[in-house]
Amino acid sequence: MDLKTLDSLFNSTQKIKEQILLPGEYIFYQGDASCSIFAVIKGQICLERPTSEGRSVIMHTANSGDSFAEAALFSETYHCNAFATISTSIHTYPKQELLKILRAEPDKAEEYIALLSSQVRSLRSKLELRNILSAQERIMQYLSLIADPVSKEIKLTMTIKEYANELGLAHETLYRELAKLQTKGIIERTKEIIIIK
Amino acid sequence: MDLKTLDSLFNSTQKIKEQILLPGEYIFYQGDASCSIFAVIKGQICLERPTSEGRSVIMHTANSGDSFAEAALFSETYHCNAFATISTSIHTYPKQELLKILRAEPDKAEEYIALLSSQVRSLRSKLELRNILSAQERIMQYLSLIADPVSKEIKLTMTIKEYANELGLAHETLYRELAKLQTKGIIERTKEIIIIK
DNA sequence: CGAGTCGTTGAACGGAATCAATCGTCGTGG
DNA sequence: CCACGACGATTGATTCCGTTCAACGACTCG
Repeated sequence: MDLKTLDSLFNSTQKIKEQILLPGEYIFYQGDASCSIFAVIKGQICLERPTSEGRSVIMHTANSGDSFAEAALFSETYHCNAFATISTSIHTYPKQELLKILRAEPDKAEEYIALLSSQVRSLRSKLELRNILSAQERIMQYLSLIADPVSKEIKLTMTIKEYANELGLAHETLYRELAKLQTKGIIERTKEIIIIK
Repeated sequence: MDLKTLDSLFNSTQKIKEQILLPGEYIFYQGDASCSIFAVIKGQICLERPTSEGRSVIMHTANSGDSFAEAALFSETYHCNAFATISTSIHTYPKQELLKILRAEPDKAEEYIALLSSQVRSLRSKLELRNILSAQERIMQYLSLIADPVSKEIKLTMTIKEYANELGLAHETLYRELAKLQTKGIIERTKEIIIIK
């Protein structure tokens, strides 16, 4: 969704470039002139900020569908390093081009604002989820959140490990708690679907 | 910073209204026609989404300086309930007015995009912090992040309890770990400042 | 002066991470 | 076509550390 919308801001796909990255390969470093913003097609990109003490802080881990380095739009340089953790393909959106579009076409700007707003909302709710200590509670809240309001069904679009990562839990914990919820009769599971009862 | 920037989108402060809320008082309910977006001046607003099973999921807790319900700009109705947890004052920005401004003035739209981008980045890094299990590691990363790059100083602008909340730790844990870091000689503390050595 | 809250430390408990092992599946290459 | 390796899914046992409960001094505000 992210992706589609960033793409859709460009009237021609000419300006969007695709790039393949090997594991460990860097896209840019802190201080480099910022010329593009990006989105992950497939794979994983890690953004790290080197600190003055020599360590580095992970700022963001972008997976398939996520955009990253949007802040580059309003900065002359990148503020962190970006590298692929695994074999990864990304889309590259030229910053100047995007700025031009946003300035010239109010409806595109509005579209982008809508995209960013929805990202903000989604991030806030993910953060709020993390405030729930109990694994079982957190999982239930998450399921309630993503379930279809009517059918109360959840299509498992990711692997359980990926869900565990999103929830901030060890995947073993997620397996266990799902099993518990199941025996309690609170949820039903098949390979592809969870239903909240 | 949030606040200032949302305010600054309006050419006249005429359209911005201030509102005082008592603890437990609701601002809007899910399904209400959305006519405004908001920011907290002082106090705390809680956004909850009622789920079909009757429980409710906290979507966001907005504290002083935070804006909320921005997604209302692009929706006819609110998607959650909002209420004050404590005595709270908020700013109210009329949605139609804001949309008009964003459409008519590209530089205002750009300003808003910049604001949202920085929120996205900040939220992502907060989320990433929560992936660090060890309290001490998480605290150090956080300190490195907000420290002045040159002086390595951190001015304590919030109470320790508020920092603990931001970090997703019990405040007792934060006290303890700060004490440990101090005896280890990794940080220095006074009442108002922490220095990373 | 008393209520409330922050800052701080102690002790104990509980639950999630971690390590480990097994099984099934999928893709790959010989 | 099968053997092999990689990885996801799953369950068991153990450890550890952050939460929780508790108590106390200091400070502020009404």
